[in-house]
Amino acid sequence: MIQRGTAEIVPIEDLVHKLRRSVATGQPLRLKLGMDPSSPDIHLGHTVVLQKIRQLQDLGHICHLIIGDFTGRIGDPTGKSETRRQLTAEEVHENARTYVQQVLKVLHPDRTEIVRNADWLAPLTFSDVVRLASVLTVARMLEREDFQKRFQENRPIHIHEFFYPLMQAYDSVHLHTDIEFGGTDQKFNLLMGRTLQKEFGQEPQVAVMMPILEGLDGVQKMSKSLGNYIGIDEPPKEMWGKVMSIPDDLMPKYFELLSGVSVEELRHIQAGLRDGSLHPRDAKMRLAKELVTRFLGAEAAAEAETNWKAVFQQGGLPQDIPEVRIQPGPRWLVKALVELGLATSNSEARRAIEQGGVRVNGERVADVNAEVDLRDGTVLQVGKRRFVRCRA
RNA sequence: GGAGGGGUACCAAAGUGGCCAAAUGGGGCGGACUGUAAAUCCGUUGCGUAAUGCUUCGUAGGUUCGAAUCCUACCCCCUCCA
Repeated sequence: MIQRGTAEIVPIEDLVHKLRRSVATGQPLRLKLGMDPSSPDIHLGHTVVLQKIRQLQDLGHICHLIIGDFTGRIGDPTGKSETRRQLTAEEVHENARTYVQQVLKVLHPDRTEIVRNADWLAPLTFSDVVRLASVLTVARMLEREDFQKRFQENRPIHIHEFFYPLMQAYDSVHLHTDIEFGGTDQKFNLLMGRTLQKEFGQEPQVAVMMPILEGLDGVQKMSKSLGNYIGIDEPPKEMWGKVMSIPDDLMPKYFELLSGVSVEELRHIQAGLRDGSLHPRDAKMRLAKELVTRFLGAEAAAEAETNWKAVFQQGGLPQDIPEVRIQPGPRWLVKALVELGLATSNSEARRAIEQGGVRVNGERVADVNAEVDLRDGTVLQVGKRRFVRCRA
């Protein structure tokens, strides 16, 4: 059960040992998850790890959720986003608040302890840091894939980036962590925790790594900055729609990592997808229903489902179209689109019309010079999914 | 401290006096096909009721009939040597 859906557990024997001992002594294990407070929303990619932790919590173990308010100042080195904006204390605080609220939709509220690593990292003195750093060698640091890559390609690696894994590892020392969770991309950091804990005479933590969930594009990992994510706080219709737009190939993985269905059921679904007896679209609908229900409630799910079917299977209008107040009367269509926020500039509006993407009350209008008489209830549409209803 | 390379549109990357509002690829957007999937194809991607129009190529000046392209100063980034 614990292994289901995981990518790798290092080392598995230690995990077994820790679990056994916990059962014997009644002493819960100390789990740890660090989160980056740079953005306030969590998405399905995060929930993969969170759900795993939840399982352990349901067995009585406790989790420290670390708000990386100190490590966030550096940012986990990815090589990509080299310059990361420094967040102000207020921003971090604000992000953390919504973060926690969302995270607790998945984690067990009573067995989750929220901590901030600035509490123990900020007071460290330079000599403390030097002592920490002396444990490691540059060669060891360069084992890390992205460092190695950048080193070989002669791209810059900043010294302070080396401190990120170190700090994360020190979090484990400070919290006496038994098991740390993360994505497979966290492997180096998680193992660093073991190294440092040993250095401090502690029993090393177990690293549990979960697969990385690809986002809507089906290729890159789900992340806010790539804009390919499904947030757990999104409007039901949004969430439903996004699930439906996931590439088919990802369905087996999505079910495995996100769905709560039983193992037999999971196998059944995956087999169905493979041999074609289960239409990918139906699999997605099922997943969409499960996810929207879990995060937003059954009612929201039902509504989202009805809406989706109406709009996309029957090609109708969504039930609740955004409404915009207008001054009724005729005007140039191009201007109307801009006024209603369906285009950001006249040029863009003009293009949309020329390309046949604009409909007024369901009628396609392809004449750039067209006039529209906006009245209460007039519906304008650009593309397949952007609608606005006028309100006088 | 020394030497060299570079800053171009959302991103990457060409262009090195006029043919440049700026190749090409990615991304985005619109259309076709579909299942709001993928793949594919077509169109489009600064602004502008469009005009031999306006504003864009790190910043500020200058040369020129004319500059992303030449000159000067400044800012920023990277690499190598020490």
